[in-house]
Amino acid sequence: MTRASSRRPGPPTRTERGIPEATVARLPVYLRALTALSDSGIATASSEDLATAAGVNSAKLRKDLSYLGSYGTRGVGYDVEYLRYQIAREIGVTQDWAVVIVGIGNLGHALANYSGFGTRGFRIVALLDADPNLIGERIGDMEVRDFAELEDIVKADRVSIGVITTPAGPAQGVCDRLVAAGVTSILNFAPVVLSVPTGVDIRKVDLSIELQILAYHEQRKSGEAALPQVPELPAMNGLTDLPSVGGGVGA
Amino acid sequence: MTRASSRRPGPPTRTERGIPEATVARLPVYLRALTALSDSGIATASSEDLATAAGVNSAKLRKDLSYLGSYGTRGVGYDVEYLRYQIAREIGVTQDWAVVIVGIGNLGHALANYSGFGTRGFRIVALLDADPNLIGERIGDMEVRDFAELEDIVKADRVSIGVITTPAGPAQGVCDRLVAAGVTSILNFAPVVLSVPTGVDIRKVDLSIELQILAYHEQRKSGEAALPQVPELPAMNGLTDLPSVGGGVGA
DNA sequence: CCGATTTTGTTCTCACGTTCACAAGCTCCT
DNA sequence: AGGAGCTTGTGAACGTGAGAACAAAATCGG
Ligand SMILES: NC(=O)c1ccc[n+]([C@@H]2O[C@H](COP(=O)([O-])OP(=O)(O)OC[C@H]3O[C@@H](n4cnc5c(N)ncnc54)[C@H](O)[C@@H]3O)[C@@H](O)[C@H]2O)c1
Ligand SMILES: NC(=O)c1ccc[n+]([C@@H]2O[C@H](COP(=O)([O-])OP(=O)(O)OC[C@H]3O[C@@H](n4cnc5c(N)ncnc54)[C@H](O)[C@@H]3O)[C@@H](O)[C@H]2O)c1
Repeated sequence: MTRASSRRPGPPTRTERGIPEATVARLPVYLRALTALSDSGIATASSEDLATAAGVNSAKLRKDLSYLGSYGTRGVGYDVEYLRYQIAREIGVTQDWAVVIVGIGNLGHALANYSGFGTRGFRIVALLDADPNLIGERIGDMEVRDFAELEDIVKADRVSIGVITTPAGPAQGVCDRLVAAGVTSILNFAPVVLSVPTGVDIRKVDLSIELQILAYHEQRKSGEAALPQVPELPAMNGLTDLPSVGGGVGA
Repeated sequence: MTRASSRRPGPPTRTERGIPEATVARLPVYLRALTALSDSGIATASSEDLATAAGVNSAKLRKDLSYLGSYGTRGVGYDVEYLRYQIAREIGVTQDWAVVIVGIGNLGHALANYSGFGTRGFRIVALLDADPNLIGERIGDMEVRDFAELEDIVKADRVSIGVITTPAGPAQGVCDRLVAAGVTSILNFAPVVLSVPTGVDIRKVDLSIELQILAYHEQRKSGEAALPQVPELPAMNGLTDLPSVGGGVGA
């Protein structure tokens, strides 16, 4: 009743089944926690248990799960297997997605050798490189193939996800080729900003950036403790600011 | 500089020099963009130029930079070299941070071989592993050393950042050892939630999670287009917003 | 020297995300 | 059966972040 009257559906404006991006990013974490619990033979878990296993607080976890539906039982908790399936279904990893990796250097080799993707909803269908010396090399049960075969492979295997592990220079070109071939999701390790048409999703993993973020916080730690600078915290010395004219009401 | 005198009790109540976390995460991106511009011989850049190079919008970029101070010139733009130095200083990468990598398997090898860290403020001082077969192996100009030497190395080289590339099982144990040895920042690649005492920063890189996030959006794309399910998308008839998963900059 | 032009730095507003707090609902015990 | 004890699901308060818009500074042409 009150809803219909107001044209702006005030608070959430949530599209039907539209799950907030922040929640989407945590679902895989919950999925992993549930898998771990399941492997430990635990059949039921409370939001508190799950939250601990996933490293978040329980209110957030419950709210996140509530976007998927009501899969818990009050007074009891969540059935681990059931919830796991529901999350896997929501993410879309109940069946495998075909993935190509482009650029089989240091990082590409590591990814190709990694067994963890297969068990988490992904199937690497091709390792591609432009270097003739690499083509034909065997890695595990796969063989490095020519990047020129990209279009055929994408078409044949219905590949929708591409991983870019080439140097920064060729990355945009590789990206364009991937998109042109029909790939609509890209995971990029090269330290460049890729531009793609709307409708194509990009995620970037950048280790230098991660380290630099750590460095920022690290610097502040040592700065406060070690450097004999100004004590920082200019407060402490009496004035609680909150000043003069009665502006205090603000906000 | 009239800043210091008046505290606006209004909106942000930002601690002196406290930079929002979202901004901190973008500073390295700006730094990289500036380095690229500098390498191209460009001496001055407007916020629009910089924003394009960094893949963000210019208002956000300007606001981010304003937390560091007023380093631009109205009507002109930013001096590339000067701003680059200021950001590097703010992040704390004007001199190198010592880093150890623990677990020299597939991923550890790739990281050890990577030359990009040295130029971005980090110096890898040791490659550590527990496997006797690996110890002594040379990678580039470094040698894999016994994890047991950790404490000595941390002390000798004042290591504050540790990278964990061991399997999930040993990761928490390795983490505890790192923390006990004095490491206060950790970059974790193992698919587990590590727990650390307060004061220690953790960042996690999880490739499976990245792929699963892509899969979620991928599923919705094909779901909307292909699956003859419920019409879905009751919207389209008004709200144009919809965070548009599209061409967005993923991370 | 002044006004037109450019571009920054900042303010304001809205959207998104997090956390609290609690009613609703389930199980189990008496 | 009924109440005690848990735990979920969610409404509401709060905090943070994004983007539009604009006034304040700087340059440049006349
Ligand atoms: N290795 C790491 O630990 C690490 C860390 C952070 C970032 N990165 C980034 O990841 C990317 C890969 O790093 P790497 O160390 O594996 O580099 P690498 O040089 O070892 O491998 C790059 C591979 O890409 C191939 N390649 C080049 N151009 C290509 C093209 N046009 N089409 C197809 N293949 C092409 C090369 O033949 C090579 O095999 C780089 O952008 C690097 O900056 C790597
Ligand atoms: N390789 C990838 O592409 C990839 C992708 C995603 C996630 N990961 C994760 O990254 C981690 C490393 O992956 P990987 O493929 O390099 O594994 P790996 O098995 O090749 O290497 C692990 C290394 O850790 C060492 N190690 C084990 N226990 C140790 C201990 N207690 N102390 C010191 N060293 C120890 C092992 O000797 C081995 O050399 C894993 O947790 C994996 O799940 C890897």
